[in-house]
Amino acid sequence: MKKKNPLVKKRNPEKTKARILKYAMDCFAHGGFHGTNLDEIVAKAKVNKRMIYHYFGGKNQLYRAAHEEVWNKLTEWYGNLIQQPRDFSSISTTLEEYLMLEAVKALHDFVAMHPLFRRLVIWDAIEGGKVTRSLWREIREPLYQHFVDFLIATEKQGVIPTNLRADHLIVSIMGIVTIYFLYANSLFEVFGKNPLSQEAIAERKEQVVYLCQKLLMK
Amino acid sequence: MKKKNPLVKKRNPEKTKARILKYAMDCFAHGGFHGTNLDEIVAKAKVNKRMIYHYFGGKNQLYRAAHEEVWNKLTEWYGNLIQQPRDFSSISTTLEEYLMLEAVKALHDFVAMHPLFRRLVIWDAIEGGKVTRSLWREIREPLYQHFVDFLIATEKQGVIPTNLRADHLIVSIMGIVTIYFLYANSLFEVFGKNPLSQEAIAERKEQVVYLCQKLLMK
DNA sequence: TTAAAAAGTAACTATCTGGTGACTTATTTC
DNA sequence: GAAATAAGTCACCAGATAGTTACTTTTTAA
Repeated sequence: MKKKNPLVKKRNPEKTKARILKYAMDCFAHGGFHGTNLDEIVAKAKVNKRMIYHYFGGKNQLYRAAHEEVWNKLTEWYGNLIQQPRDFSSISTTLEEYLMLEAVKALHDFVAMHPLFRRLVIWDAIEGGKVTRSLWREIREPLYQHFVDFLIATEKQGVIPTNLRADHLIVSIMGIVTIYFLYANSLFEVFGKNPLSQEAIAERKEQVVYLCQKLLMK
Repeated sequence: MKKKNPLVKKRNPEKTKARILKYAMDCFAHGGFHGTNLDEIVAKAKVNKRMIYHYFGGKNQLYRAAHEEVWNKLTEWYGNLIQQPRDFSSISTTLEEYLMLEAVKALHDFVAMHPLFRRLVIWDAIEGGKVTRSLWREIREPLYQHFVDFLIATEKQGVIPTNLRADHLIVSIMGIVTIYFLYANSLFEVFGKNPLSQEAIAERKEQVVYLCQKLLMK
């Protein structure tokens, strides 16, 4: 049996790597790629800077890993949504419109509950979209396409008003949902209260659903 | 009469200052505050770095000056819009709805034609909103309030559907208009063509107007 | 048990970058 | 035309920062 030396530091590669990634996400979400320095991550994660290169290869790859993480979360989120049992007997609208609004609600909830996602996506968009573009095929494209396919299918059944293109509608819904959080800091003075409080977010959700209902009207 | 020495460098304070500001706007719009270094601006504007401190005081003040510039452009834009002569005899909707849609069109056009505006605003939002918040009172607040007042006034006349709050509507319209340009890089693959081409932007405008008409429906 | 691989540390380097002091040159003012 | 002021130049600093080299220690596999 090995003698346990209390001074010996236990090693835990997975946890170390996970800890780096966690704080990297925090930092990158806060300051973007250029606004984050590795020393900051290192200090928070309590690891040696060399470990970033050991586990990820460098700042670029670590940044990419952070993005993969949040996009995977969204994929999971929608996966769970689809598998959720539903009672269709009580809905008053068409099935398609009902599902459409459910998807909008789920998007709002996800965005509301995942500040890291919001910020990382915006950061990448404004910093050139390199990471998102390279992730498109593997993560974003299927998600988006799934949504588009659904809408195009329902379009034939008359859910989407004529003259309205499904791709533009989706982009617009994304805009309605995300804009609120993007400008949350500035909107403080407009709405007169903290736009990120539970009540304010719930209120926003109501308005968003109401707006999207309108968009789907004939 | 003074003898003209061809080696003597002519001085032109206004032009020098304007040149610094111009390239500063380019650089800040491209890389944000942290992603821009003064040497870059200096190289493009062909001035000595010391001049930035001479004319503006430092990086922070230069950044703020860039923001003031683009917000002033928007104020001018809406000022011109209001003063434009209009023929109200041929409109088929209510005056309020007509004006509302004109305001949306003007917003879309402005955003489409001012990439520096779009990017600077987003940069500030993501980098903490410091500059925008401090500009709010003097530039943004009047603009926004003007818009809100107009909508609240029309709300009483039944233009805005009940249950829909004017402030949320405006934020949502901003979202619909701006999201397209924010994600233009990523949307390339979705729309199958350059989202920033003249045709694509015109097409988008049509869709946006159509969407906003829907939002205003009872 | 031992040798190889993986995990972790410390100190360092090359470079960049916002900002400054001391200076020269043109323009304005009196 | 002389003094004062504004415009512009040059060389430099202090601190930060991504990335590296060379090393030690723990874990794993044979």
